[in-house]
Amino acid sequence: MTSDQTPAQRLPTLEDVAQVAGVSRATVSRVINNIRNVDPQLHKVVWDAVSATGYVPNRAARSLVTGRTGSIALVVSEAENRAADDPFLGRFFSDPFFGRVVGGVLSVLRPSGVHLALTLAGDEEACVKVVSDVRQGQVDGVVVLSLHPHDPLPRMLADAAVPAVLYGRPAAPMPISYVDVATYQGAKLAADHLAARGCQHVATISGSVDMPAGADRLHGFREAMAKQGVAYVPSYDGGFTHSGGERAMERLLAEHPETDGVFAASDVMAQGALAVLRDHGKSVPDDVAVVGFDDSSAALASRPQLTTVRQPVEDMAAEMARLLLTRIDQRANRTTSVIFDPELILRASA
Amino acid sequence: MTSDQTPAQRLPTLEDVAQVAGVSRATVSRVINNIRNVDPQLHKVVWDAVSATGYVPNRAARSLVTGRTGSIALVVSEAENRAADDPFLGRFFSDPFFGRVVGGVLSVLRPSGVHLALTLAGDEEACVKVVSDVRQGQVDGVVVLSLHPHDPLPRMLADAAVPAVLYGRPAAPMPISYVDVATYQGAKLAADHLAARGCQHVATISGSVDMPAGADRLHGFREAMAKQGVAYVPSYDGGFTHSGGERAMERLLAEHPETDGVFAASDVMAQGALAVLRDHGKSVPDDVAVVGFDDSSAALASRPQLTTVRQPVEDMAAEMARLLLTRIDQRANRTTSVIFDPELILRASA
DNA sequence: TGGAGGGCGGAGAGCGCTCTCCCTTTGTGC
DNA sequence: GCACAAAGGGAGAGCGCTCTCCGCCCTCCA
Repeated sequence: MTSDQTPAQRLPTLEDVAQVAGVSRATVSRVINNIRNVDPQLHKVVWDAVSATGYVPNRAARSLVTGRTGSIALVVSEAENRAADDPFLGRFFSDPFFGRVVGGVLSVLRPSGVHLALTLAGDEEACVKVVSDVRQGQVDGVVVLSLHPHDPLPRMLADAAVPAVLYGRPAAPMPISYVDVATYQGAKLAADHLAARGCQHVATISGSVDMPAGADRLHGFREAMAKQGVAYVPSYDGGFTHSGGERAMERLLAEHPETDGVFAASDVMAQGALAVLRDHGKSVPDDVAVVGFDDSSAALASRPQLTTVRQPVEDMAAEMARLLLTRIDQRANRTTSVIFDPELILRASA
Repeated sequence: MTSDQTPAQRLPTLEDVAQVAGVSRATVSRVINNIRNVDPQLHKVVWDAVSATGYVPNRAARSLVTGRTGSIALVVSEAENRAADDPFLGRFFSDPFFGRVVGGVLSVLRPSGVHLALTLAGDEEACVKVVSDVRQGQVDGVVVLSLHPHDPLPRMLADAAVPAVLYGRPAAPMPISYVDVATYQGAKLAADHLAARGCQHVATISGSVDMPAGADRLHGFREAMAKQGVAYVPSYDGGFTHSGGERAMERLLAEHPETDGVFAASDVMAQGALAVLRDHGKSVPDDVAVVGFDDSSAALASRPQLTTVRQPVEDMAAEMARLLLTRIDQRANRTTSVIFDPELILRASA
């Protein structure tokens, strides 16, 4: 059986296209990669040959010579040695957030034909693996969703000076690119809205303050309330969990029963707060107005639905991908950060 | 500048290892790939050389000659032209489910060094792309999470006779591999549990009956109740949504106020039912016992927490990966299905 | 009209690996 | 001691692509 007997099996190569177009392999390559000046007429001839043959470049061959794989990794890093069905990781995936990130990243990657390899980095060993993967050219770079303030991965990536972009500012300052939302501005949106509603006694349920998001949302909110002339804002730590939000709300009601406006640093905590308010016979938003943060699925699942501060997740994710591709392309290791504006989504709770 | 001046940049190749080990490239390759009989002594020498040089095989080069990419795609197929933040896709990611699937798949893929490329197939065009991607050797095969009963992707994959494994039986019979849970058995677990609790008036809130999961859970439940001597089980369609569950429960209470046991075909619907029961002053599980299905995050978020039927998602996902790898390895296109046993998770609601 | 220069296309050398072929060595039976 | 077999290891041909040279030809100017 000669190779010609199974033409359906063999995929067309550059050579085939070249033959059809009546030019050399090199020329076809130039056209495909849009390199140098190729006669526009030939250009068309070549593209016609490409579609006639149904040619698609072979990634492996291209990779071999360019030294790029044409794929980047999306690393979900928790570095806490958790099982896949652990509540924490569960909670992470428990949100349109992940899907929105993926959608945003892919929207940029798809047109350039770059693959997105999904990786879970559950412990330090896995983090080491991630770094060596990119050093060894298994992937060209990584976008990182780091879920934990003490996650060692960002530092390792920064030290290795490897193409990487984080979602969210790293917990400690380090030379690494990231995208983030203007948290202070988001907190201000919430503060101004509560003030505009006429809330006189505003409090906040904060997230873990060892996480940048937790600290910034708290400080930003306080600062904005201060600008509104409110010097003191009671705050209770809800640790970014549903039950933490419940507990914080309980304490808040006990110690500040006059409260008529609450800013929760995450929707999940806001949802917990809502449940407690309901148990206490408080009506939302009439007795107490509640504003969340994130615009997660919890915001829609809550009754009443949550007024909340939304991050432009898709845009941010897309920008991550763009930053990473640029970084890989230029082979320079400048770090960049891009900050996005949040948006107040008005629903029933405030 | 000669190439030797930047040794840190150049990654070690087979040739380097061969030189260190004092053998030929071919022998190193044989050892690495565990092929044919190589002298055990040489075996060790080679492996030592590998770790001495820090050699890692170049995927691209290997790919080029083997014709395999060493990566498979995880396709999240909805084929309904939805935006990334669409409630439906949101709902899909709104669950530990996705994370559990990824974890299960990766647990099998990681040891074999196979990459998992994430792909969203949002419309028919994207489905075509998926099929051609695997035909053109962009990926070796696909595991598919198909979210919609009218999704064209499974059919396209079956027709193309491409290595693919579905999560869940396809809506229409077709020659394609899949893993699934024994739905009838799961429904039976729920039925038997409600019966054992002493429920006298059992009803069910079904999912969309055009989906296999919806139809099977309903029929399985009815069948099991019939075996318990209950000839008639009222059923209301909740369409697998929270609000659908609410509406179904409302109707159920109106038309069958004597109901003291409910099997909801998904946790989300059960959660909706719980809210309605609460509004009607019914206590769960004392007045009405509720059993869900899936063991999703909703089961834990509900008050009371849901007794529910759990699928061994990680195991099923791992099996998907295993089936796919086998299929790719053997280049034969036999289709297989593997069915897993569900488990009743006892919590507070029943 | 001759020479220089620039644009355009071809030839061919690899990228790092696998795998087929073939040679060498060692073992075995008569 | 010889023929043969079997097994281990080496040589080398590509896999399909990019990219560096290099040469052709066409244009432009003197």
